Amino acid sequence: MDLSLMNRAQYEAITTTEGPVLVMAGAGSGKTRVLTHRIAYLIEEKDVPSYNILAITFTNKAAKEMKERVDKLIDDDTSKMWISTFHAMCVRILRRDIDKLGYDRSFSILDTTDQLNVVKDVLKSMNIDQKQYPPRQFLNAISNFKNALITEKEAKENAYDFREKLNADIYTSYQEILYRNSALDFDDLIMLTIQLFQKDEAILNYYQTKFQYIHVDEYQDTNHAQYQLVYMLSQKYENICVVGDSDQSIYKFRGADIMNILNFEKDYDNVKTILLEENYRSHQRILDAANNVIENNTSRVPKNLVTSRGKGEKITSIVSQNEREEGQRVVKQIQKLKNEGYRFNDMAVLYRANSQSRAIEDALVKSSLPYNMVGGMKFYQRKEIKDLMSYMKVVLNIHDDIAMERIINTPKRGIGPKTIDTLKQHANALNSSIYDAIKDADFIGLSKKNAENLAQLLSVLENLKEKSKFMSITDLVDEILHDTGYLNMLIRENTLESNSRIENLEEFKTVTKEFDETHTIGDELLFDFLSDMALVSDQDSVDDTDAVTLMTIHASKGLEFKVIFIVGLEEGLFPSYRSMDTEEELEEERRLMYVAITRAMERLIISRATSRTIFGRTNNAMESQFWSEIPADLVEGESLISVYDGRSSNSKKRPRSKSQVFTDNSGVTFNVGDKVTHKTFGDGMITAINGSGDSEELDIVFSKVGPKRLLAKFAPIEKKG
DNA sequence: CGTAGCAGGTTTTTT
DNA sequence: ACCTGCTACG
Repeated sequence: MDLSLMNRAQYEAITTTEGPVLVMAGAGSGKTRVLTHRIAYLIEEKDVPSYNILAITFTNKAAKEMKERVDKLIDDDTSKMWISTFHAMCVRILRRDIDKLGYDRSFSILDTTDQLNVVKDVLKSMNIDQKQYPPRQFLNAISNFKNALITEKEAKENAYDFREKLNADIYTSYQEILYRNSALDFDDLIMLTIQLFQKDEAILNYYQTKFQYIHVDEYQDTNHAQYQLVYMLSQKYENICVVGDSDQSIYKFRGADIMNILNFEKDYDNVKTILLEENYRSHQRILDAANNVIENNTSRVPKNLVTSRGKGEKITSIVSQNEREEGQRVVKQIQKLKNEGYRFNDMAVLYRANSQSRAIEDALVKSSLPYNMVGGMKFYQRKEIKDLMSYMKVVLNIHDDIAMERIINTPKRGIGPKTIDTLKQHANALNSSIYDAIKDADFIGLSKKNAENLAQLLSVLENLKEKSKFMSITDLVDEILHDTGYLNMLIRENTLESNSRIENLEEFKTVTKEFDETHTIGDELLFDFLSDMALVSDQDSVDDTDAVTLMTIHASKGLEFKVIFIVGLEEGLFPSYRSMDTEEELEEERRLMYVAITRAMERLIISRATSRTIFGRTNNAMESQFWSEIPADLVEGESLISVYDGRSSNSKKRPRSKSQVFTDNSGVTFNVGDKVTHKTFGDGMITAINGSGDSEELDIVFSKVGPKRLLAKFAPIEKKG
């Protein structure tokens, strides 16, 4: 195995295979390369069976990539090696033994929407006003409990005030419902695995013995439960290698504990710590920007990235009047870079919140540029996909009431809320499921018509269950859509919307086909498919068409692009106003900025608008503090060619008024004393305001040309800082 | 029971 | 501006 191209630190990290190793890997320092070579080194040079190796990543995408890269490095069979996400690993462990905790081995996995519905049900049964107590908050509380490995009982014991008691009560009821349905949420996957290990030492011992060499990627993003899980697994051999970068910790909001990486040296004995500081990704100017920004964080271990790649181009800055113009100017810049020889594939537009994507998308569509959006309105969250998957869930586990409730009246079977309520109450009383309640239909006073409809549904479902054992997922999808009348419902509707739903269901079959190609028909098939689906995110869908990538900064972690656009660099948006209360939260935002900058290899474009519409309200937007943390001598402002040059293909559709050709300040509030910049007059200050609305006039004294009176709405001026 | 039309909240990030 | 959930009517 050839390690001659590694630097000294990388070589150390790869060959120090015994004992705990902490690799502090700066952005772009080749950490994936180190991990893959280390695994290959274990197998090829140390003759470790691949069966004894575990590598945990944070996303499916990272797991897949790691698997592929290891496969390329060695000839051995790697199929026995576990390279997976925390959640996928836990599903695999629980699938074997979760019955020891009283759950069905065909458990289902809830997504956030399902979870929210359960909480809402609980609130309803407790007569709690959902306006006063938003269900989301309870969901967060439950997630926090689970991430901290606090059981319902412990939560109750430690509840002192009313709210804590309420949280604990709702947690308890929520967990009862999940248990009864053999349903697990994401956090349960981790917590129950730990409970399983605690309950049954033989099982823990089995995995401790199996996983002699453990690797954890992105260790700075682990929460307490994940930390505990890794700790338990590593106790027998203590060959554990964690890789991470505390400067890239951006998941505190969902329980990630940066102390896990900072305390690693205390938590394990004889830790060998290796620092990877040489950056192989970015040009020096980009790194300078990143270093200067992150230096403003006080609670961090000082670290400076250096690169041997060239100085590179200056960072380009774009300042626009509003988000629409921002979109157009980003597109202009994309076209320019395309002409310079970059491919669309080389470029990504990053933003803080998904809602920002729309303006960028609009501009891309208008210019007919190809783009790929990750996240946002997710494919798997679309109604028709969720309905279909709910049918599949019920076929797998007929007692899954959460899925059952979703499909019991879709397509319409005349089963309204009242009937469902009756069924649920009956199920509750008997501590059983809706399915069992339907079987008792004659007892519980359902109308004859209802009972008939329900019996009909059950026979369809039971029939599908039998069929499911002998067919591929794709065939099962066809059967479900046909037998349940779902497809017919959409065909009969025959609206634009229903047709697009049919298309989406067709699209879904490309996913099932891909799955079918790699799996054999049998009892496990449906379970495997559904748990796969629950754990994949849309980011995992790889698209190799040449297109610009649009995504949130969070989604971009671990990726790199030659050209990176960071848009919406405005105070309140990025950093988010919700994160500006405490220094701690602000520092996490700054790490997010650091992650964004360090995705760029060659070119970085930063962009902001001076006014932005959120919730249909237009507000002034000040320059982000992160923008000003980038040294000015690294930055070059884009030359201000008007982008409203009328050549845009859609301009016919809605002829622009004069105000839009130049400037539209409507929505911007000016005050006496505001400092402004005029396109031609330069800097000045507002000394008086006359009139209001569209006829509002501003008296401005310019330092170069003296006093002027301008119409507020159309004046090409911008407020400063 | 089903639907249309309105009111109110919503936007941080995700396995 | 958009989505969800509620209400009033058919």
